[in-house]
Amino acid sequence: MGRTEEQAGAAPRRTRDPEGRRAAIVEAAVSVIAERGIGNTTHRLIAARAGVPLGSTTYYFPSLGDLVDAALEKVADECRTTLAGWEERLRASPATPGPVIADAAAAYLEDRERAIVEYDLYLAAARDERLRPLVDAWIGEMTRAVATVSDEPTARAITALVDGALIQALVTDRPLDHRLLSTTVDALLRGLHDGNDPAAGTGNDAHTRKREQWRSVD
Amino acid sequence: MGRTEEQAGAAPRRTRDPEGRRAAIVEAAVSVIAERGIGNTTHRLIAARAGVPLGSTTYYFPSLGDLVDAALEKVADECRTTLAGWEERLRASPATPGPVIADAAAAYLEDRERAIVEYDLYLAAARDERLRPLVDAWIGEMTRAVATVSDEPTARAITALVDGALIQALVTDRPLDHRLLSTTVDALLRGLHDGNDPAAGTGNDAHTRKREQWRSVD
Amino acid sequence: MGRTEEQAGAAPRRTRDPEGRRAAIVEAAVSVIAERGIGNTTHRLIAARAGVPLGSTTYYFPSLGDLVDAALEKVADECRTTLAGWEERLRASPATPGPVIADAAAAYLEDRERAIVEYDLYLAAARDERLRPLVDAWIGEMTRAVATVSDEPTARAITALVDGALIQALVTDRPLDHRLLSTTVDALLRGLHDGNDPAAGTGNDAHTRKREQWRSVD
Amino acid sequence: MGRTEEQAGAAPRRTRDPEGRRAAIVEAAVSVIAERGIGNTTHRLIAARAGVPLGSTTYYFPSLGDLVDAALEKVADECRTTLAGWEERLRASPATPGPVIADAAAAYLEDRERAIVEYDLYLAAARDERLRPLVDAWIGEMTRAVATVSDEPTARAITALVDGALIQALVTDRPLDHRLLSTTVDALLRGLHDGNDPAAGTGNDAHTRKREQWRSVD
DNA sequence: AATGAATGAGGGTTCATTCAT
DNA sequence: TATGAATGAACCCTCATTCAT
Repeated sequence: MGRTEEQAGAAPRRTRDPEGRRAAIVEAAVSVIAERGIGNTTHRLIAARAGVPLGSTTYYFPSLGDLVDAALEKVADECRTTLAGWEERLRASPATPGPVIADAAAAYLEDRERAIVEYDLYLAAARDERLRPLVDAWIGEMTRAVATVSDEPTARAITALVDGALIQALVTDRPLDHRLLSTTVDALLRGLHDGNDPAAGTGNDAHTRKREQWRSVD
Repeated sequence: MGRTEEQAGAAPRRTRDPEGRRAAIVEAAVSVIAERGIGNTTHRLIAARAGVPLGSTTYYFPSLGDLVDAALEKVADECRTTLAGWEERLRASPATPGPVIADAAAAYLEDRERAIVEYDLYLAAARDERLRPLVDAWIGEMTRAVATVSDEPTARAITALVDGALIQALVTDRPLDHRLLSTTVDALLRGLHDGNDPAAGTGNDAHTRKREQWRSVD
Repeated sequence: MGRTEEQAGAAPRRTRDPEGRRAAIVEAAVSVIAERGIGNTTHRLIAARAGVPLGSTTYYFPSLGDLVDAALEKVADECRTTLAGWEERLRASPATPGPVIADAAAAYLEDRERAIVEYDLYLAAARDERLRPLVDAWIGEMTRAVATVSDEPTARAITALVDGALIQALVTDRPLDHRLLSTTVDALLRGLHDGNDPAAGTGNDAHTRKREQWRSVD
Repeated sequence: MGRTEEQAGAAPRRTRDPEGRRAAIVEAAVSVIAERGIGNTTHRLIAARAGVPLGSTTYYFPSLGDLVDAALEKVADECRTTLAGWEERLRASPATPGPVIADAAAAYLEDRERAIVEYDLYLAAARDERLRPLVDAWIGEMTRAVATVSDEPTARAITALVDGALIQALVTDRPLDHRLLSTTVDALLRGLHDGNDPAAGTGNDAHTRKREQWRSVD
């Protein structure tokens, strides 16, 4: 059993494990994208990082584009999971939304690598409209999560605020100002809440429905 | 200052205007970067767009990196100018900061192309610390502008809010929700004003779903 | 003899019919070669067309070259069969060689795909002398068939004529001019027949020397 | 003047001569195609044979297909020239068409390499209809040349005969039977001449020109 | 006996960069 | 000063072939 394994010569021919191989390649792709950006990601770089031969990358993915897609998809999935967690935590602690959101944001930044890839994907949507639905979903989901503790316009405002806070923390490579974010969120929940034309006219006025945030309705 | 284009009496052929040529190349570079992203920007693409021979690009810039740097520098300059305008307008109309800022943000998005390059540059800083000073300057400058009508923590919060609103408008390619931004800014100026502690910070986030292939295909 | 396809009661899955599998692969190879040319024929293409797993192609044939060889051999076999038919028909209707040959030529072109592969093989012999014997056999066989109704030089002339007519019909993808071919063949049978230096020197015959007829008959 | 030339290191950077370079590359391409066939022709092979760096081949020709096109076009041009010569010689010696044609055929075969490429191109037309016009032109031109000494149907018959004789000489790599061809041509000129009806459609003819790219595209 | 996983050589093509002119 | 020719390095991808299962 298991004779020729790690024997002499070169290339022992890695163990049979398609699933693992595939996952390792995608993982490496995410890592490379995070480090060099989508535009500088190559088969060779990915293969090297994954510790697999070059041919493996094209064996599992017809084209580099497909591989990058898989990597971004993975990141997007994780993102969805993250947001689901946010919503859950907001539901669990409805009394302290500020800290909960700030905590979540800080936790999000802990995996800086993934966050960078995510923002790459985010920005890529500005050029490639095929990515729009993805981005809309993200923004919408986050808004929905926040909306569990506020009205819809406020949720959109908070979503933007958090988005801005996150990207600034990323590009400056400095820790998130947890306190400020927490405080600001709470202020918005309070502020926009009481005494205000609740963003009435906005996009479409009162609340609208279907997606929201800042741009809405063209 | 002073465009020199088609001047010089009746030049035998080539425009004979080093400064103009150089500027045209940088201009083209910005445009190409906006359209394809830094990673997909090439000498040939830039030369073609600028309408100059391939050799010109390397004649005026030692390497592609230098050219891209020049393009980003130009964008950064424009950005600084923009922010200076914000500050000025805030000083001129201190009574209505919300609308002023929302107007400025909307105006900023009018040149979508430039805005995309700017955010490219922004995000690039997450990977390349040589870009940090640039990014810090931007955030700092904006904060300073806003600080003319608020305390510093509030200014930082508003800066993050605006940043988030801008990037969301960009990636979704939908108009900014002017009303909501305006209202939110005012709420923050009021809200955080009475009774809050400072802190530091920055940030961002994200989410997802399906899409296809986001590699530019050439 | 005897196609075994889908037999064997109800095989668990795979057809379990080595001979049939092998034949199917060769068949597919012929088809692929016809469509793309020998140079563009690949294992994958063949496997896909035959509806067998990739591994089968290398399992049944040590190398792609062997597979292609098998395909060409098959074609050559069919060709031999075809020519045997010609001879038989000429023997059966010795009075009307022109129509018989023209009919045979027209019939040959009916399977355009196979004919193309055959001419591929034919032309390949110009570069690869290992194919010469095959080609010689074809030309020789056809000449022998025609020679049942004429002298040898005339048979060679007719063989060339038919060859030319066939290739021209193939490359132009237009139907053979049956009438013209028939008439011409008969004219040659008549013409070279009577009053002529019957291609004396030609072949090897009289004197000759270096070089010889069209292909000589080794 | 001319300092750094043939100096130390490697790659002295060949002399400036675009026309020559281009021609050399096409020449090499023809040679490679002749030796390996269109399907086995590669940039690297061509570059090596032309004695130019790999990059040169793609510098002068956007794609391999374009290069192959250029090579085949060159061959086609030469072919047209050849056929023009045939016609001229037939006009010059209308009394002895048989020997004239046989001589021309023999002369044609003297450049075996070119002839092989030509027949490659010929056969390629069976698969790629974009090549049809070219092939029609060849056949048509040859028929027209022969038609200067005969009626049209006879010319077509002779064209097919010559075609067959040529390809057989090529694939068997044995000299053309000059005497037999000469005699047969004369017999046809006599034979079909008196008492025969033309016919229709057969082979073909036509003329035409231009085409695009004959590489199978995958 | 049969097959999908795996690999590396090589092919087409792009492109930053160099340099003669 | 300016530019098109020229050159490899590197990239993406295909594929024959090998091999564990």
